[in-house]
Amino acid sequence: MSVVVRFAPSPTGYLHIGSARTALFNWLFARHYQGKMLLRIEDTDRARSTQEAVEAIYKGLEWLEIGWDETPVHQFDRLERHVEIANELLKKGMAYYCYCSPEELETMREEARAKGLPPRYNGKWRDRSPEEAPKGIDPVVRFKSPQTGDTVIHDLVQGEVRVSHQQLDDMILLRADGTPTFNLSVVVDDHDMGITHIIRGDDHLTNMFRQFNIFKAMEWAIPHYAHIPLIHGPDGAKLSKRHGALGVEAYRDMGFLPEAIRNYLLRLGWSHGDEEIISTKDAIQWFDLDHVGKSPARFDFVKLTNLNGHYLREADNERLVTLVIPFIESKYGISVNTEARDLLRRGMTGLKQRAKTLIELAENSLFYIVPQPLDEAAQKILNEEGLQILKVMGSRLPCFPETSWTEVGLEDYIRQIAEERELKLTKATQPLRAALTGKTVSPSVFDIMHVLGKDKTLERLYAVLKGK
RNA sequence: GUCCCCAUCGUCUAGAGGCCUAGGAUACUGCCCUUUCACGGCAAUGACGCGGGUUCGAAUCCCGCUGGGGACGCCA
Repeated sequence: MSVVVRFAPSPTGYLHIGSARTALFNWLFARHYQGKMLLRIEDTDRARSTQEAVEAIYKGLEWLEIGWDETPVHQFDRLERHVEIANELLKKGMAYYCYCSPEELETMREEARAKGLPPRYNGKWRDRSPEEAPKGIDPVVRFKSPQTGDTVIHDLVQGEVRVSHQQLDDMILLRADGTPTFNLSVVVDDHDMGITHIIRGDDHLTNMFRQFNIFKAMEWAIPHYAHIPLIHGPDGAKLSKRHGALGVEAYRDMGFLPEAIRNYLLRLGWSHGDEEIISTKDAIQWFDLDHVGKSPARFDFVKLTNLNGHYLREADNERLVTLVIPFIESKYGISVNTEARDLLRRGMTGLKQRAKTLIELAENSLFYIVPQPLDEAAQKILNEEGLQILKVMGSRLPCFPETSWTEVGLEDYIRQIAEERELKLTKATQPLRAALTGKTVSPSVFDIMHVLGKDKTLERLYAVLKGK
C-alpha cells in the first residue's frame, strides 16, 4: 500500500511556523515513501475562515518549497457528504438527536466541574425517545460514544496511548443548523481521500480517540497516527497564534531563506545522529517517524539565524542579488538600477560571507549602491595619519594600470606601498575601507576596489579627501 | 478540576543496560588564522530534575514525587 498523507490547516490566519513544520514532516514522509501529500483546507468554520488566509497557506507553502499533490480539497465543499455520513450513523443507531440548549450545556459543565468531574456532556438525550423532543428547537446530532472500557491506539510517535471511554462524551456531529463539525468532517475526508498516515500536532491527540470511534462505527479502515510534539516559544508555552506565533511570511521578511527554515524546523524534534546541516535530498532519504522526539522543543531564533548564515554563504550569487534588492529598496527607499545590480552581483561573494540574514546583507551592501557617509569609527580612522595615507593612495593609485586592477594585483601593489613607508598593511587598508564604504567593517578592500573599478574607486577616494 | 503526554548542557539534540569520566550543534569566553569584520581551526565552561526499586551493572527498564506541556466548544 502506498503512503498518502495530508496537511490540513484551517484558514483562520497565516500559515504559522508550527503548521509549517507539520507540513514539512508530512511532505518529507510522503517523499520518503514516494507517496502523496494532499492538501486540505479545513474551512468549515465559516465565521473565521477567510480567502486571504487560504492564499496565505498556499503562498507560505510555495515559499517554503513544500509542494503538494493533486488539487487541494476545500472541506466546506464536501458538506453534503459529511451530512450524509451523519445520517447514516443516525440510521445505524450510532448517533442521536440532542435538544439541549447551549446554556443548558454550560450549566452542565459547570456542575461537573464543581463536583471535580471532567466537564462533559452528560448524555441526557442519548436514550430518550424522539417523542420527548421539545417543539421548536433545532437539535444537534451527537455521536454515541462507547461508555465502558477503553481504547488503546498505537501512535507512531507517542507509542501506546490509552484512554478510558469514561473520558469521552458524546460529541456533536451536526450542529443545530445542520452543518458538520470538525471531528466528523475530518474522518469522512480522511477516509474518502484514502489517507494512510495522519501526521499532525500533539494538540490533536485527544481527538484521535473521538475520530477513531467514528472510523470504527463506519467500519472504515483506520489510518496510522503520528502526533508530533508542539513547538514552544522561548517561555516554554505553546507557540500559538494567540501567543504571537509568526507566519512564515514574517520569517521571509526577517530575511530568512526557505532552506534554512526547513533545516531548522526539521531539527526541531527530529534527528539523524549528529547531523545538523541537512540538505533536502538527505532529509527525504533519512526522514522517518522513529526519530521524531516526544518532547516539545523551544523555538530559538539564534540557532535559526546561524543556520541561515550557513545557507546564505552557500547560496548562488545571482539568486541573492534578486532576493536582497527588495530589502534594499523597501528598507532604504533606494532604487537599484542595472549598474548597481551589477556591482551587487560582483560584490556578492565578499558580501554574503558576512551576513546572517538578507536584512543584514542589504545593510552591508548599501555602500556599493550609494556612497555612504562616514560613520563615527570611520571618522576616527581618517584622522591626520589616516588622511595622510589616503592622500598617498590618491596619488599612487591613478598610476596603477587598469589591466592589473584585480583583487590580487591591488593587494600586491598596496602591500608594496605599505612596505615602502614601513606601515603595517592595516594602516593602509583601514583608511581605504573607511573612504570607500564609510565604515571600518566590510568585505576585503581589494575585493571592493576591484568590484567598484578604478574610476569609481578614485572618485570615492577624492570625494572624501575633498570633504576633509 | 479531570484525562493524556513529556523530562540529557541556557537552547536544539545523540543516547534503544555495559561503547558514557555522557557525544554533536548553537550561544558565551579565550587563542590561532587574518587588510577590518565575518568564515574557518583549536580550547575552555556547561546536562542525565528528585527519591525508591530491578540488575553484577541504569541517562537508558519499573514505581512514586516534582516540574513542564496539551486536551477537555454547536473552533479547527
